[in-house]
Amino acid sequence: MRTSKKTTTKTDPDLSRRERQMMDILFARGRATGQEIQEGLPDNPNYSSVRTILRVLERKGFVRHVEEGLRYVYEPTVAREAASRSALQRIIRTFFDGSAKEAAAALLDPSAFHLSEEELTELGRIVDRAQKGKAKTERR
Amino acid sequence: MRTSKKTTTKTDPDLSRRERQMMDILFARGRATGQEIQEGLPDNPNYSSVRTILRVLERKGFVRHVEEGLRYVYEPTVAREAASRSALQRIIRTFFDGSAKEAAAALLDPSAFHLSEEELTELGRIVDRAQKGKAKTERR
DNA sequence: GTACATATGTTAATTTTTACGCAGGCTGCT
DNA sequence: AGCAGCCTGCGTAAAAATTAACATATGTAC
Repeated sequence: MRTSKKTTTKTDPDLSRRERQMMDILFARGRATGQEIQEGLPDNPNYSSVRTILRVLERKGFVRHVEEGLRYVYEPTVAREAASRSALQRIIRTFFDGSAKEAAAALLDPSAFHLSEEELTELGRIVDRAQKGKAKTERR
Repeated sequence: MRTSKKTTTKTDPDLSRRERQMMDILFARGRATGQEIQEGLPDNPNYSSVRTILRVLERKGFVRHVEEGLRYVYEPTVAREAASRSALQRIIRTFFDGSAKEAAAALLDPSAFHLSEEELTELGRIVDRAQKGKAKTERR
């Protein structure tokens, strides 16, 4: 029996397949109507089905809706950034032995992901900045 | 419309909740016995349940087993690296508007992930190297 | 050899997820 | 007013996932 109460942490990705797909769409778009979500889903589910699951997600506290004109516009209850952190954290744990650095290195692999020269330059700057901050912390 | 037969690409995360949890454990550990997987799972599922799903995953082609002594040891059929790439890709799409650079930058945020000075130095080197490679490519 | 512990495979039952039809409400148009 | 078009909520049913009971095989210790 699943822990009876389970205070779902809102960033917890312990969702069913469809629920996860729908959350992904919501995070990717920020907010979306039922129809938009439906269009983004694979296997062309019926609109009713989408609505059902939206209601489930809402009951579980993962999304909220705002009435906008005639219809509801849905959005995640958790900030995209927080969700992304927790998603990255999971990937770090699963694929990179807990090392954020290895994960970052993977993203820098040119054979896997595209980074323009400008982007690389900027990342270089970010690394420098992080190092400076680190040094400062170390020093005190 | 997703092709009706769905030739699952082996890195496709279109798995049920338990299947996904189990794959995560397998990727994190590299290989594991049914018992080890069971122990890693939330909600203490019955061992039989674990085995059932392992067989499902095997039939679907996501894992294979090797008989080792008495028991089976399972491992993903896809290299961890390939799987990590596809997981990162999904995160990039979902949370970072398709920008690998933004994802990398998120990993470099000291308030979110810990990176030692050494790690930062190494990442700096990796960035430099990527830039060099880029320049070379550009030039030809 | 017998009993025990540990594995696996099969199968069936339960629970969860997903799907969808239908009713009702609101809007805008004729 | 009456109708068409959308939208939401609800109830039910189908499908999928999950669980677990049971049967069987094999190695180990006594």
